[in-house]
Amino acid sequence: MTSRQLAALIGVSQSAVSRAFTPGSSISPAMRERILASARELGYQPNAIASMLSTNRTNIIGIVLSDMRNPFYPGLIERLTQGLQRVGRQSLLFNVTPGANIEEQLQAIRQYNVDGVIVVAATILSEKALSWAIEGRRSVLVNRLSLDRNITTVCVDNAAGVSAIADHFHALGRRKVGYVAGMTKTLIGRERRMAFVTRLAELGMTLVGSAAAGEYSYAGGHRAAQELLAEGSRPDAIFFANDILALGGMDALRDVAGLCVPDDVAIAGFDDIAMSAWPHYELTTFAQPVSDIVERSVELICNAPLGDGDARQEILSGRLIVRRSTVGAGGGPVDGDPRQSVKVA
Amino acid sequence: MTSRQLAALIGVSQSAVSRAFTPGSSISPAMRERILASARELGYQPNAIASMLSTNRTNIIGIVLSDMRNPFYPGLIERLTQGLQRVGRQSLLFNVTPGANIEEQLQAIRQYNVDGVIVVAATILSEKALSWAIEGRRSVLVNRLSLDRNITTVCVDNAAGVSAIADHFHALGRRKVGYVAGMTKTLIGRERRMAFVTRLAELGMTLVGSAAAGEYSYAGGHRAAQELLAEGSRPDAIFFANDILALGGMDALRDVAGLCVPDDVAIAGFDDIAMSAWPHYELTTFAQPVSDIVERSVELICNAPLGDGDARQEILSGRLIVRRSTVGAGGGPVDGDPRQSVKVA
DNA sequence: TTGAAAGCGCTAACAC
DNA sequence: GTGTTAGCGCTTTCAA
Repeated sequence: MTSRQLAALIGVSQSAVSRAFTPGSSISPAMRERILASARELGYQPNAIASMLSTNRTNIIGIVLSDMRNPFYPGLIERLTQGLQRVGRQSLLFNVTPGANIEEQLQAIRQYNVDGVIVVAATILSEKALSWAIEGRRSVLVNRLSLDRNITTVCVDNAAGVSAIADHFHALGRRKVGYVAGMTKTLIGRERRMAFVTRLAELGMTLVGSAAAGEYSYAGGHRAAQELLAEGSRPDAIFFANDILALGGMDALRDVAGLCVPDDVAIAGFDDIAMSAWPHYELTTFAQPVSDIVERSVELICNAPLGDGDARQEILSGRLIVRRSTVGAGGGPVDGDPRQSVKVA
Repeated sequence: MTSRQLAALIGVSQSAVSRAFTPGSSISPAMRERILASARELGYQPNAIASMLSTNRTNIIGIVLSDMRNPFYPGLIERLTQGLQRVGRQSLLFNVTPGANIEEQLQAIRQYNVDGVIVVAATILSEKALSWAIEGRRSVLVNRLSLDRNITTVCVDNAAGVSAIADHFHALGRRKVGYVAGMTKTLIGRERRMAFVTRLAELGMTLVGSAAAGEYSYAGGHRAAQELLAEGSRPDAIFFANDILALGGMDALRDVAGLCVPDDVAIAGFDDIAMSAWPHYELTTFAQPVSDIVERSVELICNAPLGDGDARQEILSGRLIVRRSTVGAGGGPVDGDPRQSVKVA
């Protein structure tokens, strides 16, 4: 049923029907109520496609993502789409895969004329492909940085996070520290490493070894942890660039190297994914402020000014979650409750 | 830039431009090439919205899902959207949450006039809300059954899967079996339980205890496993309705009950999520044929006939993956390789 | 406040 | 094979 048909049935003009469904339009309450009532009764709903064509707005936000296998992302995506739904937006999903032609995959962003693009693809996507895809529309990079200050980003405070981990290692008396990176070429990868190393130096601790997994995966962490030990270094604490790496690494250190966590080596990660709280791991980690990330991203993608030079780089506070992978059972700063949480600005 | 503008620039009619972008349309190769070349040069791309309005086709598939937290789903969703992208379709995501008004959330399916709906929401969504949302368009339920034979479903062979688990337990000499259900009210939940119990009976094994987690989660499995033991039953094998339950259950059996897996109790799950292969778990499970599920779903959502009575219920074969949670290290039917895989029709 | 009318950018039926 | 024309179902002027 179209607005014209409904209008004919109840004897008003087609534009009256349109107005009834347009908040703030110039229509009398009585007219609106009458139209909405008949619409409900007859099952009329405005056709969003036609409305898009007229208004040049789609209420659709494109979500570009690359690695659903990192367990941190599904939860984020879920809450992001729910957040968008709450403000009347729909989510069009773009999974960019390494193999295929990425520009081709992103064509649809332009053809479908999405109102905005939220990019959660930490990896893969080049700045060039990205800026082509989002040209002329609102965009927010989540957990990804850009050298282009005209691009809006929403990101946890990486520097504060890794510093909190370094401080925590220090407070535990650990001095010989290892670092396992994920992807070393991304800006975030570099930022985390840089800030961590800097803080270690400030604290007078030594970086005795490091390795790069090349990808954020359990298998990558498993591999990299062994590489780190194979170098001959014997760290008493290892920081992994994210949780899924840390879980793989922890298993390798225990099962392959026969080390005891945290007695021989303390382990920490970054993100706070669900599995990090599982009893076999009890991973100390720096939790991403997912709610804040979602809230800010939704706000910015809907309301940010479109002009150049108005981009913002938002840095959100995370939280250190201390668990047994660094403090063990009963000992250290934690006793009754194995968990402790410290907000980091 | 619009097709009319492009047409004016190169001195052809607007419909020629449209034809150039329409495969199989009646246009000379020369004309098409000329138009496509100028389009490329001038950066013209057809406006998908306008095309939707004319053709009444959107090339958008709605994906309805509810529990992204079960690690089985992110991977499925990822491959599903990629499969759809490959055939030129886009994925509009609908996250249905327990709290909110579901019909309201699904309105957009109708307003945006999606070509089809793939429902991966094992839970929550009532048959009524569902049939309202998908009324008049193609739909495929993935891993969800329906009593309505007019609805197309794509599902792993649950009966064969749980039977394979029962057979496996039997072959290992286990006779006192426990069962942990997820949601007991869903059709799949019932089917798995029913088929499992039936097969146990055929094999002369006893169901010594069962429990229901109420949700498919690690915490649910952890809780339910303890409930099962609290009943006083002492099973020598437990089948969990899916992997994430099994992982939680396994940790509870080891850490809380102090049992040894698989010596005291063998554990099996269903799905084969990534974590089931992790060394701490090495969970025996029945693997879902994700590639087949994706392939069939994409095919059906694009090409299935629309008429009533043409719905199909496709049952796909899974595969039993035997790991140490049932056969232990070195012993049993598996020695060198801790894995063994058996295709089940 | 309401109705009439002109598009939004495309597709498709129709004439040539 | 190509151009002309009439919509697709809305939104948004413009008059009344």
